[in-house]
Amino acid sequence: MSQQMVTMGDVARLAGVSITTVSHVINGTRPASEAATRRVMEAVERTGYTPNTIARALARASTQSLGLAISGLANPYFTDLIAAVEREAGRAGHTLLLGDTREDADQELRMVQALLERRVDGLLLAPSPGAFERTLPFLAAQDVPVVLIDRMPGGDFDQVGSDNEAPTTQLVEHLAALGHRRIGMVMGLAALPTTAERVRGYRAGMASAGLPVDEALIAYGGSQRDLARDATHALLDLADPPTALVSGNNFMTIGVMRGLADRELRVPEDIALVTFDDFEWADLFHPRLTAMAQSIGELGQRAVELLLSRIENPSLPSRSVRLPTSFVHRDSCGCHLRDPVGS
Amino acid sequence: MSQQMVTMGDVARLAGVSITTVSHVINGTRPASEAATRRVMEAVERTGYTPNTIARALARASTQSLGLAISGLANPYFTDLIAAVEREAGRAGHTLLLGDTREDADQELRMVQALLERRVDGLLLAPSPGAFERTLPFLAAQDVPVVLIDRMPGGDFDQVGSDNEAPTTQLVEHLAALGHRRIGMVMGLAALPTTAERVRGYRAGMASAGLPVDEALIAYGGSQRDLARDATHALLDLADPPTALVSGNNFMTIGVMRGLADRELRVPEDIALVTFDDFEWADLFHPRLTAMAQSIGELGQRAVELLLSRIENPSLPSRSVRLPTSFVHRDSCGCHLRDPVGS
DNA sequence: CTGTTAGCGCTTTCAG
DNA sequence: CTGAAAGCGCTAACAG
Repeated sequence: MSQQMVTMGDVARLAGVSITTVSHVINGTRPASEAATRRVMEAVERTGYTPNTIARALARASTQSLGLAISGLANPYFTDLIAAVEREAGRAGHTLLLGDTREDADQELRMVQALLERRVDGLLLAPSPGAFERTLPFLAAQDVPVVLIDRMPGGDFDQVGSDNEAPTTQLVEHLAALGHRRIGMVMGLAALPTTAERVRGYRAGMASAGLPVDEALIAYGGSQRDLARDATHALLDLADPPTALVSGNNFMTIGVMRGLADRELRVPEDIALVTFDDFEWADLFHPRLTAMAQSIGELGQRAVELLLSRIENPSLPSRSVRLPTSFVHRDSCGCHLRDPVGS
Repeated sequence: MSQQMVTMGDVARLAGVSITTVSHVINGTRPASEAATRRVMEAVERTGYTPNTIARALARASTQSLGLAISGLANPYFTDLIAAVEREAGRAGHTLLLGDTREDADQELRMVQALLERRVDGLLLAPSPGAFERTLPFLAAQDVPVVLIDRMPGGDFDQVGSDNEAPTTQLVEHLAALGHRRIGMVMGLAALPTTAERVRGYRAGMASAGLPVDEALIAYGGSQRDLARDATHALLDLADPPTALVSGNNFMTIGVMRGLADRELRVPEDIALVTFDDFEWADLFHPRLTAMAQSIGELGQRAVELLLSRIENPSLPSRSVRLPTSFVHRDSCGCHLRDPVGS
């Protein structure tokens, strides 16, 4: 029952050395005599001493902790990201402070401030749509080590994300190659650079397939799930509805699939579907999704690497990393059907 | 570019008051003259001062942070839990430190120690199977505020989890009512109290349905996904194989579904399935799962409540909270089929 | 209503 | 090889 936590002073007294010596043998920060070392070790053992990281942080001006601020901790997309970040941070002896930005500019700023008050050594941030006006300038002014994840707004920040444009183009071309001409897209939060890039990829794909872009086929799903569902309904209600859909991200996919189920459309028999973002258990979904998968684990890993190097050397020029995606071919595109488009 | 962080001293100087006064107006911890208050506020504004939580923590011996140590951050079961805990902690002005125990006794102990070194005010822990011998005694000795989540080993700790036994019984009875007599179970990590309770529930269900318990029908899935898959295969290879399966948790369910798919069995036509734990998107799975859902968000919320009250009053007697589950009726049980058991 | 002062537990010069 | 002492930035008696 260590009522009062035991301090270095206690250890020093018990070992019969100065508190300085205790500090040094514990941190291995300067040589000490064999005898002193041994006695300190014993005292530590006997007392069950645990260094007080708080005091250490105050003295060293480094907390050995990293902050991660993302929107929607419950978004399974971020689940692997959190795990990867936690793993990498731990490997480097850092702990992770976690904050949910709720995809809201105010909350994001509050969260970032809370993390900075905790004096994290660096910050990982998946910027919300409003970050550009509020959080990012604030961060720039504080000049704290930061790396932006997933959403890449450009600017003078380290950032890591996936390729968005070319992979989306590839998705569209895949559908076009199957004979689809009316290809709809349900995109994510319009204000996100990520979304813009994927929409650009969609347009490029249509163009390269020699297909006209009908603006009515681009639906705005927003970040709420039901919006994607509604958007899907709207697409289906068009006079000349799409025969294939590409979904802009994980969240959209859920809405799209529900929207399709509402109309009792079979995928891919009645309508084809390809998605940006894979699900860990996509093979258990019905239909099994053909998807463009991001390497989320690697994303987290690279982000931590960047951050640690930035902390070490704040004057580095800012770096931007794009990770390749991988095409996972399953059933929802309808490749295995004789006559993909019907009629 | 606030190169050096601005401190209270800076604010005090600029406001022309003592550092004490600054501290008090910032914390609202003692009245100050209108004038002083105003000038401090202005100085804070002008300098962009941010309190140093580290220094505050050292002086106050409280970090306003909570530690959450769970196994498998990537386990979607815990995703909602993390979100709920983060939300509740934030509401109370605490931040969350996160650690992954990797379902391993050593790593768990290391993680818990790391969290304690960070001087978290309290600890939320989903104990691993080995926790009983190592982590829990350690924690008891340190007498740190702790609440155990999800897995309830008993003992002198606050803990919160779901009902396990009765709900599992209900699941079994549901299958039995459909005429199944050979009902198999794929259970989770054998060493977990949670698992033991669910198995007990299974036995009770069989008994109440007047069915004999064939030990061969209880398969050990372990915590790895492929084990559940293998276990499922083994069950199917029995001379007299089960016509229905109950899966012990989320992870097992994935393995079971894959195992069933491997043998090209249709659910529920060829074999019925009910599961402990629901998935957020279970309606998109094929088949749509009939599941016993836990209120994971509430679990997290109650856990934080317990922890905060324990921090406030360490001498409280230890409390144990069981949350009810809810039965989500979908397709995989085969209720909608004419002749559920076949033949 | 306000300021002085003594820590919180640890790191780190600077002298031995 | 070792120790004394001065902080890190903030809080909280204790005196005015």
